[in-house]
Amino acid sequence: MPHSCDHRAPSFRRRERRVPVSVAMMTPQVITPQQMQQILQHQVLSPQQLQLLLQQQQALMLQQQQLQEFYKKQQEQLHLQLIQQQHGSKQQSKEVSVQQLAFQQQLLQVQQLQQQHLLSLQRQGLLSIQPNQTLPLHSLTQGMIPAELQQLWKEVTNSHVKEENSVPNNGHRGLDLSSPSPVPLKNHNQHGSTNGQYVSHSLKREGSTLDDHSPHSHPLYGHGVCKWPGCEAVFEDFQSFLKHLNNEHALDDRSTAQCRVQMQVVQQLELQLAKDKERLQAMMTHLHVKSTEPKPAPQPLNLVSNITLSKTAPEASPPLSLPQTPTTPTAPLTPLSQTHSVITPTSLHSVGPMRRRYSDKYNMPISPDIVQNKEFYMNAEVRPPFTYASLIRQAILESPEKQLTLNEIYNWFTRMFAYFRRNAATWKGAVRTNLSLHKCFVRVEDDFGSFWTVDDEEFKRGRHIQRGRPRKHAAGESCDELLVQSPALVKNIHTTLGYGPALSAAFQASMAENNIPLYTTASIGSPTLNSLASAIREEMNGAMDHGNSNGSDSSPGRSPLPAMHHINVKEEPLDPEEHEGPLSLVTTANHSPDFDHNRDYEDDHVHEDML
DNA sequence: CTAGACCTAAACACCT
DNA sequence: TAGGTGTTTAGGTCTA
Repeated sequence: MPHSCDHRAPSFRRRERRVPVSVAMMTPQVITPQQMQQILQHQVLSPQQLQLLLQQQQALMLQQQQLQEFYKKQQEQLHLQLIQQQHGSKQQSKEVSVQQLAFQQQLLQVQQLQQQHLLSLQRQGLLSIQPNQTLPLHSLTQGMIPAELQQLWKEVTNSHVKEENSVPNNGHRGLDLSSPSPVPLKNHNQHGSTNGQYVSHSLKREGSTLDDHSPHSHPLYGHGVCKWPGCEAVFEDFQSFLKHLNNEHALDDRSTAQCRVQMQVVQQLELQLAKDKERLQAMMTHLHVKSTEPKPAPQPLNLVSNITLSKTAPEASPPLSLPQTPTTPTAPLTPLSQTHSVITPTSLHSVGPMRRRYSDKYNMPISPDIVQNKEFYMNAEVRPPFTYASLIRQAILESPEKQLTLNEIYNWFTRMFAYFRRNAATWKGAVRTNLSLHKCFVRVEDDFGSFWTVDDEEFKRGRHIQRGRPRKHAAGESCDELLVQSPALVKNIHTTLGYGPALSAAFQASMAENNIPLYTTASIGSPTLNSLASAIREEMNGAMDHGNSNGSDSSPGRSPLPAMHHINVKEEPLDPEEHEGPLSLVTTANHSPDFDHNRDYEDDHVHEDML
């Protein structure tokens, strides 16, 4: 199948290659220090560029550390504030929760950018780390850094080690890092490169051992594959790899060009990171100001017992405590698996199938999560951990009239999830398949086209259209024959039913979901969390959905008034079971003629934002 | 190990 | 005719 996307190998993705956090050791290097000097002098790779690269790497790490530090503090402050405000102003508390969420998202976004950066470096073989690892600073120095680069690095990071600056630096100074390196670096530069070899672990953190070095590890070698950009040659043993490295990736125009390309990649990432960093800074500043405002006297509160109490009385008004434990200060507000609820760089299932989705087996509402992480999903190409069915349902329920055309559903996907701005053919096909396959999606057809609604009761039942029945239109068979075989597949119902009495169970269920969304049978486990999520969702809907309130995928001009149209609904197969549930025929056809497919401008807008 | 849920691809029909 | 929409099936992965 000529399908180039990465959807085909989920297991492979999940079993992500684990590159050991080892460093390259004693790798024969074709570039001698003299050659390196030459390179620098001839500006093949200008020292400024290399320096910049190093600078960027270090800045990233510093930034991450600072962020984490600050985030920790901020969390504590916010947590305290929440507790204090809990018995004071509900509204305020919710507000803080929302701010906290937004802040979390921003932080996570920055972290993701950092991860991208590092992943990119790793992909290019310039870095040998686990992509989802919290990086110690010294791991950034594990790449192939010849002596000259090490010197530059030293200048950047080790300003306090003055006595070691004996190697000429070619005048490439002028680094202006606001923060000194938090990690003292052991300097091994003097013998870092001998006989065309180098010791890439020379900048390891002081006190670290060599235990994490495996004798045959190399940042450009992993799992028997050369990781030089665009190479991927396979080698059975390390020695042949080294040979290959020296022969194929020696210092030449191509290698330097590839290096330059990588630098550009890094710079682009840096630019993006800078933007988000700015936003984050503004948010942090804002929150910090708030946190210093006078607040009511602290009111110690046992959150755990609060949650426990709430569990016994789920119907009680939702307490606004954050269901956080000291060990998980960033615990998500979603009631589901803690490992997935908060998006962290380590929990990013950035690509892959929607396995372990929310809201499928237990029919959990996914709206809180979507809302919480809206910004994130909109900007990060991360596959949302929801099934297509859940997403489609969400799209439909978000629309004012709880109905969307297929194209509007598409648009919702692309607008809400950066992930769905790629591989359109794949996921659109999946959307159509799901619409057809799930009983909960009801197609309604009027004179002006068709649109989809959702029968929430059916959604909670989670049933699919029965499989294995004869195909509606098998090749070589006439439609008439097939209709005889499967008479209940599609049936046109021409009706002129009125508006009020025909309000379907599907719509009612949909509306009910909006009002009492979180106390479904599925929320038995943590009603408090659900309550909180509900509150958060309310808040977030108000605070963040402005841009989307009129951006619903339903047609702007669609009339809410009833219409007398021909209705064409998907009818359930003849199944005794079917009659136990609410009627799932949707007969309201309040679908105005001017629905259009002109909402793509929104997608374009999003695309601009993405870049 | 198995059943079921889910995802992806593809074939096909119908419609505009 | 091409493209969009809708239906159905096959086969794969993954989890309970």
